[in-house]
Amino acid sequence: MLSNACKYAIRAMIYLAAGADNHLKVNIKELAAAVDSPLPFTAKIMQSLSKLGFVSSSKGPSGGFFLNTAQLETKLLDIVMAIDGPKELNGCGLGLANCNEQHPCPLHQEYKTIRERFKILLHENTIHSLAQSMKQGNSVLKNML
Amino acid sequence: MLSNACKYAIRAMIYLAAGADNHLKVNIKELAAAVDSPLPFTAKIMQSLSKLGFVSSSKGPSGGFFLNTAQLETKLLDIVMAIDGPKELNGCGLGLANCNEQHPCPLHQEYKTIRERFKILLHENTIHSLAQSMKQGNSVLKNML
DNA sequence: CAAAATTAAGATATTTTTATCCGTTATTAA
DNA sequence: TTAATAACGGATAAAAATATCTTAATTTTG
Repeated sequence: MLSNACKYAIRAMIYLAAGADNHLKVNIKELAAAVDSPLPFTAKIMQSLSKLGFVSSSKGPSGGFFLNTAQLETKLLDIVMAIDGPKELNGCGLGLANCNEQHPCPLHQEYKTIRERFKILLHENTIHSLAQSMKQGNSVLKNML
Repeated sequence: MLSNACKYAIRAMIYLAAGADNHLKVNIKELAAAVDSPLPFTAKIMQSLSKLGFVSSSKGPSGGFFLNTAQLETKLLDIVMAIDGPKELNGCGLGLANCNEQHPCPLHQEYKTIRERFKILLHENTIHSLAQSMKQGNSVLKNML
């Protein structure tokens, strides 16, 4: 559904959000460990997120990544659009470049319904709201034994 | 959602199904053109489908690919499972290897609902049923201008 | 001010997916 | 029986995604 890059990005941002109340900065080593993602790849992704304005960062000792108040309210949809692009969320289920109401593929209507539900899910869930669920111990961001 | 290989496979099989009443054999050139897919890659995919028993084939002049009665009733789910594997359909929305009810990711419940709907769609639609929709002129398998 | 810590940037490597090419084998039909 | 046709099989290539490495730039702190 989503690319690895996108999944790592979302997991990382949720982790940052969980510490955001206390203005905690998290360095890349801790971050990658906390969400079970490959460190160097995650570092690259965090760089992108930083450039895109989805996360904040500061260099030097006691530096790291963090989220400001506005960034906390980022919707999953924004992240997915930025990393995986609109094709993933708007594309035809059978891969036709110009599948539409006029010329639908055989799966068009049914697939569209599901795709739209997924988009709603991504639109309604923010990094902040998901971090709440995690902080309350209702969910996790890394693999448990 | 699905790989290109899987999308091409489904489009090709629906096209074959549309001619199956008349026991038409379709050669790879016509097939690739009919569903707007790259010929050599599609040829490879048809080879796989043939090995897997999803399509029939015969060599030589007037040979080609075709579907027998049983193959007409192939569910999309079977094709997706064979080509993309179960991970695509059962995996965690945020990529956790062992996300489950005991240790759910923050998206688990909502994502699962959508994933299950998609699986139902793939389970309920057969190559045959989709070919009907196409033969009745209600849908298409290639890009229209 | 110097050393250490940490992100940023750019280059490189690996893997997977997608795609192509070529020679072989089987089958048909003239 | 031979020439043409078409799938089959294996090797190769190109592109994209994933992942790593190395060096630079910045900031903090002793």
